[in-house]
Amino acid sequence: VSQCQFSMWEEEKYEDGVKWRFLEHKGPYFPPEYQPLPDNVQFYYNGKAVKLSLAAEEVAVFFAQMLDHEYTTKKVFRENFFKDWRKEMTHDERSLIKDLDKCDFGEIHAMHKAKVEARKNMSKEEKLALKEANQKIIDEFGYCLLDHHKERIGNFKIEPPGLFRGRGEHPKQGMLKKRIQPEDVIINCSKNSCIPAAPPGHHWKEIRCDNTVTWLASWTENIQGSIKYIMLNANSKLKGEKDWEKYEIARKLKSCVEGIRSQYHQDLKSKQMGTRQRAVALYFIDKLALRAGNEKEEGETADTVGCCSLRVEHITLHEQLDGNECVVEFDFLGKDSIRYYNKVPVIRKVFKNLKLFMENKEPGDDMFDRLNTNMLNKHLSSLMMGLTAKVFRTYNASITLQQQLRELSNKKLLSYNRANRAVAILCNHQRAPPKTFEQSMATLQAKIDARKEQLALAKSELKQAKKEAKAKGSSDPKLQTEEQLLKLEVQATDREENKQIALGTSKLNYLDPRISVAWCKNMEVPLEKIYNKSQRDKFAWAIDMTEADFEF
DNA sequence: GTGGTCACTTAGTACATGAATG
DNA sequence: CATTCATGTACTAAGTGACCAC
Repeated sequence: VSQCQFSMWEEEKYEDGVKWRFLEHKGPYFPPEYQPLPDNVQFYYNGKAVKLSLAAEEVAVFFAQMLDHEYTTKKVFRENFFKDWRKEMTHDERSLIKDLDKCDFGEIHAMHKAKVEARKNMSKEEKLALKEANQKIIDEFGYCLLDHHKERIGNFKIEPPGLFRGRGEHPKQGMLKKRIQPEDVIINCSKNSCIPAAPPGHHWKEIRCDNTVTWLASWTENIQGSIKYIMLNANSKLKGEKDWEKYEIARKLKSCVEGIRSQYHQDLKSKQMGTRQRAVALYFIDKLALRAGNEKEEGETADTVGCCSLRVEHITLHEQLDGNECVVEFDFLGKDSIRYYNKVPVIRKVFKNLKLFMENKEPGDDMFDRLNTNMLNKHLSSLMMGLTAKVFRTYNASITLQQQLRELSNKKLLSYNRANRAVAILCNHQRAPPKTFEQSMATLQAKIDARKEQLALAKSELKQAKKEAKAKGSSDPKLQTEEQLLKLEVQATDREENKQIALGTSKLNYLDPRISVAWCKNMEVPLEKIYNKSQRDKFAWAIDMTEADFEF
């Protein structure tokens, strides 16, 4: 390891579990108080103007602001919203307002749209003033002091109140996400630091000094009852160190993955049903980069699954399909309700086991009824220190990138994107096609057509020129046009292939940055082509330590 | 084992920003 | 210089997995 300006290597390690020695910060930043509606903007019930109480009005505004969005038409959303809204109403309001369909939020909605429009049309000076005001908030609340370092905080703002928007068919969509008060917030910092002051007239729920955790503040959110944290930015020393550790564990897996694979191939024949199920699950996790699949509380979240929580209904077995034998067809909703659809040929032992697991089961039954993530991870950690199901995702993503870059090493940047895309496909990282996709594809195509025409013209001119005088014969402009055309066509392919694929997630979370840094050095591609500023900050540790000969 | 709590990573999307273009 | 479009950032939901009490 060379001398690193990134000082994590130089500092002594703390004893087990201790994350810092000194932590000081200004506490979280709270969203502005609710501003009541002006008198000329009214809410109507059953055609009659009704002046709502402040609390009920605030919630009505949340709904009115979302009116253009599809989910305000969904039954579950509307019912949850209405139920929670009524809780905020006064007794009188509650006895009047009994039917959401009789509510008219039109004026509030129009006011909101006008506000958005006005913001867009602000003058340069106004925009600048706003920017400066924001910067002031970042300067005051956006940083903390952790040991010797001034560090950027990732999310120093308390989440504002609003209507909960879950992903997919979330049973709690539309519920009121309540305003967080200082009295709900726990502050974590050093005893001997300058303890942040609660906003005037308020106090914190608790001041804690726990240096075995990395969060600066926390509160409990009212929809799921889960804890929300304020934590450091990804470019902090603490996060960087953790990231480096993650990739080191994945590299350790590389050195023993063959042994683990032959082990679970053996286990496919085990007499213990639990062991067989574990082996098949591991086969999927390794081969297909499926997530572990923890159990979830029914009715609390959208119905999504991972490997261990797969149900019979998510898998179809085909003895023969498209010329392959033993094909498993997966169709389920994974994290964020993103669909996973894949037809995979598997080895016969796996196929036979799956058939066995599905015998005498209903579609809604668990595929792996003798297995859960806890057991799986216990087993994995006995095979290798620090090994869990998600390490396979990291390992397979990173090793795939490295292999792909080796195979495709001819065309530089395009091949990097290709390799990145191979990983994103493996990990099923999808996105909604951009709203302007068709449009932007069409403009690009128009450009390509224009170039083609230009090229055709250049060609005929060239012929002409050759006829007239063989001597001068420089085909430079034609070559240039050809090059530009090629570039455009590459761009078009790249964009088309990326339509529904999100590259960012794998780049940020799964691909060992040292692979990319080394590749850039070898290919003489500037790092800026691969990583933008914040990505370079996040991966500072890797940029600092990686030589061209790095191997994952 | 089970169930609950907690801390932390991973994830897609909405919105802001800034570069390219006319 | 204004508009358009691609890229970057903020936001916060939704996972993973450790640990603890019973």
